[in-house]
Amino acid sequence: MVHNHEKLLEKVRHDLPTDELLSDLADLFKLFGDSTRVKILFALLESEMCVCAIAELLNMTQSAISHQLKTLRSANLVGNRREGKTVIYFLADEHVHTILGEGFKHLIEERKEQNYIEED
Amino acid sequence: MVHNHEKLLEKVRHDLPTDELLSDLADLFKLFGDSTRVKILFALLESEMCVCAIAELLNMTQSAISHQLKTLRSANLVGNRREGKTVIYFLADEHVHTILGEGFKHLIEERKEQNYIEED
DNA sequence: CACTCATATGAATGAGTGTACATATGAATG
DNA sequence: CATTCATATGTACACTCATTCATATGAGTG
Repeated sequence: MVHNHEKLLEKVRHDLPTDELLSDLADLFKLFGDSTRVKILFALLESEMCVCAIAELLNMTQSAISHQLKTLRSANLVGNRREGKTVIYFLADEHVHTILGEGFKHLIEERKEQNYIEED
Repeated sequence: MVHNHEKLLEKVRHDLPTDELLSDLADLFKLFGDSTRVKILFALLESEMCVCAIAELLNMTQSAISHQLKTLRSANLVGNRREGKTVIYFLADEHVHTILGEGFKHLIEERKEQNYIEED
């Protein structure tokens, strides 16, 4: 169909990671694509915390937080340990910090640029 | 409710970015949380391309690609220019490269660790 | 200016998912 | 061992969103 891009596509196809890897990458970013989960991760960046502390911090149901922690845990982004009746959650991966940081930097710098435009 | 974390929460609340910023951050990552969009971005990382080339590369409808490009464009992650009848899309932001790269690194290193575990 | 090619867009559909509610598990306490 | 506190989990519902289909726009071409 359409016009010819075989030469270009051949090259790009060659250098492109597999579909499976790219899908897994999307699934990874999907974890960061929810405001509740991002807030949880940022909170844990400051300090490890028990479930009810996170719930109180975010002003959300314990159930909602617990479900999200389960999601984050099955992706190995957070870990937990029991201490008596409470369960303490913490960041399990130093990459979380880097990934969040890069996204954050992007946002900040984008806003700077927008301000420059507005000021012109 | 529950047990007391006021001292901890006070500290964490103080250092935490605003809800608005964290929500925007989640929205940013949401863009990377779809395999079609990730594939498009990776493709554009290799070379700028017209819409139908991307569609052919991903073996998807032109319409689907066009819709996703619109999404990426309104987030300023890609830009485009007309050349006659075709429209060429390209990455508009160097951060895209970094963010994708960090996610990629995480995946790769996670797989290395899993292999070590399996080999033990 | 009819026709074709490349892209964009609007509406509809279907799949995925975040949250609330109810309830279960599990640990301490007396 | 009954009770309470902290957390986990199953289900249902509402909502978001990616894709498809049909159609519109827009640029070349003869």
